[in-house]
Amino acid sequence: MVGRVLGVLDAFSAEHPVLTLSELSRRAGLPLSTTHRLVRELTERGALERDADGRYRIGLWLWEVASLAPHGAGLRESAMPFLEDLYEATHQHVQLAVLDGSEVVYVERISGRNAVRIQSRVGGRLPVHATGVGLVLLAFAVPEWQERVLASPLKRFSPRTIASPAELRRVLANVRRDGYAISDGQIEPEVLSVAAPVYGEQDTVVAALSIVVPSEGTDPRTLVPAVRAAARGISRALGAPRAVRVSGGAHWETL
Amino acid sequence: MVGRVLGVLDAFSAEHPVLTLSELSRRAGLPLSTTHRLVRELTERGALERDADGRYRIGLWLWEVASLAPHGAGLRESAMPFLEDLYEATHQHVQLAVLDGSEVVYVERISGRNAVRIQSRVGGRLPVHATGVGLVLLAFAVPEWQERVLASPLKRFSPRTIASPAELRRVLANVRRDGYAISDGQIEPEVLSVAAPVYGEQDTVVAALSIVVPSEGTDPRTLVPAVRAAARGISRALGAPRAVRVSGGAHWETL
DNA sequence: GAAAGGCTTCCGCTCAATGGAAGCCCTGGT
DNA sequence: ACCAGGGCTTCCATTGAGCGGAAGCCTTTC
Repeated sequence: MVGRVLGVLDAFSAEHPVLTLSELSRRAGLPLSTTHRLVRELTERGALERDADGRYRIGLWLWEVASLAPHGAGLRESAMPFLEDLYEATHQHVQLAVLDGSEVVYVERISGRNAVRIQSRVGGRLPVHATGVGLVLLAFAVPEWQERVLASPLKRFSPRTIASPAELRRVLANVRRDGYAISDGQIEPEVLSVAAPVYGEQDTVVAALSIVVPSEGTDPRTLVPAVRAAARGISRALGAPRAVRVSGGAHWETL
Repeated sequence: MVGRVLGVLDAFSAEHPVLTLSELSRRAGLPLSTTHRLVRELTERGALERDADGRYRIGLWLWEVASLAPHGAGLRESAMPFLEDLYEATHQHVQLAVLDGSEVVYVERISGRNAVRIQSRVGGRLPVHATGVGLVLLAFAVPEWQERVLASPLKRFSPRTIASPAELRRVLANVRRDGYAISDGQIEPEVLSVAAPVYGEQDTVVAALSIVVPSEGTDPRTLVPAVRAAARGISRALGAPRAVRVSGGAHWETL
């Protein structure tokens, strides 16, 4: 029964954010009358809303509840000022993502009007191996998880996508060594991102911060200090011991 | 049954974003074993997550689904660049809110590190009569709804809260005449906000944009043009005819 | 007008949800 | 060490709430 309720919610997607009752029934694989009953209750409660054409969409109440997710208010609230700083310095896409399975989920993004077009969407997912934030999150994930991803097929999006386990393994080692990742043309040929890890209270990597710019005419290394500084700032705001320690001055972190 | 699932979700709040099973059971008013069963299914699906201490919180999957709400991705995506502009100009709180019942719901906010402390929270609510965005949203709501709010008790938060229907009625008329609202010290004595309406495709007010600053040393009227311009920009991005029409030059809107 | 598709409502049936109870574990107090 | 209280986890007999086929209405298209 819970599964059916959640199945109805799962019928919505970025491609289909608004659906008729029949579409919901088909996408959720439920009989029409069952769907109707569920949808009516969900709508009465505000989890779904119905527009003037009788179509359904996700409702405000559900969004309010979901805003309580740790990846919502907590992380976002702490990160926002630093995302701002980074955005002001560059006026390019600045985004924050977390790891879920073998994908990253974008939890915040600041984009300028004239920034390069990118594939990510707040609330959306992309594979971990093909994105800057993904490389960072994977590099600092538990080794078992890294091996799991390395043992899975790596989907190719462009000629420059990291598609072999050996190459990915090498890149991950570089990320750990350097403390940042550069992803160039892995999905969109003209798009490059520089990403750095965000640490939480337990000094584990809980998110990744990246900036996304046009590949053309950009030396990614000029962006690294700013991205890392902003990521450090967020880590400190999240209470990460390693990020606080640096201000002591004597003990520089060894990577 | 749907009610029970949603009741569990509704047990979470900004004050209690993380709950034990027993707390959930109590807050949702359900027997422990029922709660346990529901919570387990919700957790398996990712709607809830369980931390290392065995406590539950809202999960990433639910947040992803909820990001599809029109108040999430759609409005936010269009509004973000304009919120950015306004933030860059002022480095004070910039926020976007929508109307729900007699309350506003904050759907986006950009805050600086040194900005004045405010009561609102993304995903949170405040009464419509005591906030700048609320005054705007109410002033342009359907008259029936305005009357409904005017006929309800107006809670007082500070000596300057609008607490009489006559005063609120006058303020709303001023908002409609001027095209913006100023709310000064209605909740927090030292906090002032300037808000302007955001129009959607049907040329109805679908959201309100505001900037929140310290009352001290601020002439709110100096902020009005910037707030209104940003709100106009968002309206245009949302496809509001009236916001596009202005660029024709000949037909200035009459308020 | 006919057909197709999209809803809305009804109702007999049944099985999955229910919740009390038992049991285990942990913590704090004496 | 023992006890009490609280927090979970699991079990299972019961039953009523959920189920879904069917009927009917409405809208659109040909």
